Amino acid sequence: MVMPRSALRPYHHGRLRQAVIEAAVQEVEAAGAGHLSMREIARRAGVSHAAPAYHFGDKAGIFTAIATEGFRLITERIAPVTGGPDGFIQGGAAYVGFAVEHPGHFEVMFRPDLYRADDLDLIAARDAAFGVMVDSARAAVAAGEADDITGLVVAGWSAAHGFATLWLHANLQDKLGTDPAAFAATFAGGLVTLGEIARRQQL
Amino acid sequence: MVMPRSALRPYHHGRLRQAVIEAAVQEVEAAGAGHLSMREIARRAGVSHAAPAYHFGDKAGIFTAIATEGFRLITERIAPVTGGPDGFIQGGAAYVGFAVEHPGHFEVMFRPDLYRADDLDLIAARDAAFGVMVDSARAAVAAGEADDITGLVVAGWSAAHGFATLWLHANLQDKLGTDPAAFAATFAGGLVTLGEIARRQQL
DNA sequence: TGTACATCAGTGAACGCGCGTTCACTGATGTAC
DNA sequence: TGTACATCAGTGAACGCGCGTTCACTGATGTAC
Repeated sequence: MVMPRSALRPYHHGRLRQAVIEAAVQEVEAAGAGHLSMREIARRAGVSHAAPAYHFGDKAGIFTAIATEGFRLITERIAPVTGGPDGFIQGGAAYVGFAVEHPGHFEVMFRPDLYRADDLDLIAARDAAFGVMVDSARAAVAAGEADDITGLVVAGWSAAHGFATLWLHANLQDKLGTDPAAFAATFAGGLVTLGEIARRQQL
Repeated sequence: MVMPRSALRPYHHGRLRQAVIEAAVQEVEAAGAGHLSMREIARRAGVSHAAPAYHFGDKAGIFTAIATEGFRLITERIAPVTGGPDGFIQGGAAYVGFAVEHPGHFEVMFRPDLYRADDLDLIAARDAAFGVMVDSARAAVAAGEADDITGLVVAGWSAAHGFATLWLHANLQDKLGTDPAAFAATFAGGLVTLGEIARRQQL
């Protein structure tokens, strides 16, 4: 597996597959998933326009690879912080952090119309990520019932996912400050208030 | 403003502008915002392919019209239910209801890269919708401080927006039941638990 | 170690297609007198 | 009420372009003997 470093581009790229994925992610971040074209990806990756098709078949193949990589990355990001007693909250913060730092992956992951949702690797990666969330919620409610766990997973996931997408798409940056710590406190306070309102409502 | 009802299509459509918007929304719901083409919209609307360009200039013009209409519709939907003491929760439910019933509008509204974000009508419609949310949050916290209101708006908006997008894009239907009332209770319980966890965290 | 051959990775020219845009035109409506 | 003309709403043919796909090919690597 020698990697030639000559001035001339070697005929065999060596890691073309990964280069295509990276170029596609950059392209999604720059122009959105809708404007993605195989030729533009190839141009950005510096390879012939037929190369992406050789490795991935078509656009859905590239999106499938991006989504799979995204679910693996978010699992790696979240799993380590869900250990402690405040693991569920930390996991939510890590979820948002991933979305902000990998907006291209994040956008593709939640647009299943773009990729092959029946791909086995993709399903395994997605289920693993989901499993981390459920385990963390289970630890947080401890002696709770199954219904509580489902509710907490969906509520927590919704809050984290909603904040991430609003931050990325709704110009939330203009309305909120740029200090993450200060904002996290405000957001946590809002969750407390929201919980109180929901409990009042339930009675 | 007579509307001719002859068997032959009249040369003047009469409401072509609205027909184009409706066709575009249907197309977004069927194929996603990324695959939208002016010719396909025209085909679906049953008009010549040059007609949409005549009224809207380009694709961004159509998306701008859809987003503006969407912000007006969601305001009409939410405003009436935010009056009572449980107005903020009802508003959130209405928000989700709008997203599920108008997925095409909803998708476009939160993809500002697709439309002209500096359009005056659009900004007015968006700000009006945002104003309803803020007023509702202010009423919910009653004697609270400005910081509380911001936190509650962002937390509540995130929860509603996140759930709506996950429902539309993450195959949440498979994991949760189809009974809205039963699920609303589970979700509300999750919000209560999440609030308790967040408060514990804050101490 | 050398040689022959199969396989793999990537190229680049060629194709047909749907797209957005332009433009001269047509059919209908509104308005001035 | 009638007529002439301007304006508006919408058409359809034509254009050039970038796209995805195909395919014969090339350069490099791996393997059998």
